[in-house]
Amino acid sequence: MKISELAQAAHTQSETIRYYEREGLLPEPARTDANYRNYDSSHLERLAFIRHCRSLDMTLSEVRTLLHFKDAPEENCAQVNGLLDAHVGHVVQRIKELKSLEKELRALRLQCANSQPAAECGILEGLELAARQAPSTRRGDNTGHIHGAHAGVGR
Amino acid sequence: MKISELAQAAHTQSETIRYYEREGLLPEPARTDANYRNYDSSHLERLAFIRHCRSLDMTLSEVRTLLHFKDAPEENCAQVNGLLDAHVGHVVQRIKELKSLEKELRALRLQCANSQPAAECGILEGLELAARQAPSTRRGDNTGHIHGAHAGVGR
DNA sequence: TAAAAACCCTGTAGCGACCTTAAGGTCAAG
DNA sequence: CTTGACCTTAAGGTCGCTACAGGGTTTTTA
Repeated sequence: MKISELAQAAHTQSETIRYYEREGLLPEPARTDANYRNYDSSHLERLAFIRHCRSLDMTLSEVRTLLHFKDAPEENCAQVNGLLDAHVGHVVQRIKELKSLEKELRALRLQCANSQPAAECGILEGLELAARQAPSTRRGDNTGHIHGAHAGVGR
Repeated sequence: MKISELAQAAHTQSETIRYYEREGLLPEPARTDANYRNYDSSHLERLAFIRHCRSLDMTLSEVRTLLHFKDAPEENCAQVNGLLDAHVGHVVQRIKELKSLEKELRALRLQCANSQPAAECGILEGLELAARQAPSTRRGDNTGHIHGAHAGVGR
């Protein structure tokens, strides 16, 4: 199958597939006479695996590690266990942060009932006040690799 | 005060301050004879505001909007209310996603007790299986701008 | 007083995971 | 035989910074 067919089957864009190939996550497929990429079911399987891992918010580097063990079934899989444990940790941590965030945002939202001159907007006042007080203690951000609050894996 | 003093006062890096200036979020400060940036307390206030908004996981574009209303106090602030509502929505949505993610990851983790050949690793098996079944339905990702699972604002 | 260390400047490139665009080659249908 | 839908590579853009490189200035120390 050609790239757009694979793309459709895996709910991915063709550009992303080429990107994974460049990154060494997908093996280079055979080519047709016209130099078109020619995929088979093994590519679909591997791509689905990658996309599923990505939907679990793993980084490509984490996915790379998992693929390595798929490619080397005789190796000990302890690292896979560790990777998952760490990843769950990141997710749990991020949930905690977002919950505290939600609380603060909701409190802020209550400070302005409706439309009025910005000078009296309770939200803007509240933000100013909080900025003055808090030394911006949130998100020390060292190892945990779970991103902000904005969407990730795309389409 | 010079840039490193402002940086220290706002728990920000000097490079980030210069970046905000380039982006038009911070006004250009006066310069000394030696062409050093020379800040005053109004810059600190504005920078603290920005950093606080960022710690609430707002994008710079959202912050820009809020700053606009701070600069135009006579305008109606309805858009500020809307922005906050949308942002809370993003955060709530992201928490939901991460919780379902956590559940799936924990279930996956239980499938492999410990170290063994990767060929028999329940985690890798589970991932393959899930990839085969699910059409990767997670994360439709249109407007919601809350990022993956990996850390954000960072210091 | 001079040298060394610590700061400042501008400009550019890099991160991750793609997405978009440009400029061209190939192929099936009308 | 032309149109339009696909394919190719290569380069540049996104976001929010961070990290140089290669210079100038200021402060500290010997």
